[in-house]
Amino acid sequence: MPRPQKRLAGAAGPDKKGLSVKRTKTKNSDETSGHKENSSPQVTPDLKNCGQNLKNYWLMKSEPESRLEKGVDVKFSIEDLKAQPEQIACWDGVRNYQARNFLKAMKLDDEAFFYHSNCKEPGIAGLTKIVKEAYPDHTQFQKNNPYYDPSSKEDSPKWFMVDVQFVRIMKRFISLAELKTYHQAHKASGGPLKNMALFTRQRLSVQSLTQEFDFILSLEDKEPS
DNA sequence: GCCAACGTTGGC
DNA sequence: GCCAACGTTGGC
Repeated sequence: MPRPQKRLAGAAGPDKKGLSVKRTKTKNSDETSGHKENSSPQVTPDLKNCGQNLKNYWLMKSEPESRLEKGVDVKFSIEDLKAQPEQIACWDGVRNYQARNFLKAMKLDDEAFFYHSNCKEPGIAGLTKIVKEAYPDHTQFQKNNPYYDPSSKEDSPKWFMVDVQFVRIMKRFISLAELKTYHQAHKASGGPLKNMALFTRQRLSVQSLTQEFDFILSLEDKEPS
């Protein structure tokens, strides 16, 4: 029943309405409202978020090349996100329980890599942030939507989505091949990518990152390996 | 387009 | 609750 009617690859389509824009009136360019605390992952022990909020980091897959699913093009690249109104889109179509649980765990301002999958050059293309926490994915109730799930009831939705906002394109594209090279090396050395879900849970379309995140950001300033 | 990996279904 | 059949993901 919850057969993955679509690719788990999030593919947040420019789905007609839907797209709640709301909050974050601040449009594009991250001026993330003047006060954001830790702009660097590093959080100096000085004030600010003394409380609750430590950011979480994620990786979300989407297909940047056209492909029809039940007659609907599921293409959704980082450029497509950037072109959305307010540069925000809802991440619909996730039909895998583990991925859904990660969506539900996402908090406002968490950051996520935008990963291009099922394409000529797979890899990390950009950075996004969560601007709306999990709410029911309306496409599960729409009969002719590729992600329709007849087993889900409106009064107890099975599938959820978040809204993500474009933050930036990566300074350079971080290819799957490069990440894999590090993953292999780190398995031996104990480095940060040794358990990266991209390789250990290869089909999971929404993944949680920890030490991988900063390491991958640091690759932007290095030569491609 | 092939096919390995792997999640889901459904008979028993 | 096991597990073979099946279907999808997604790299290559």
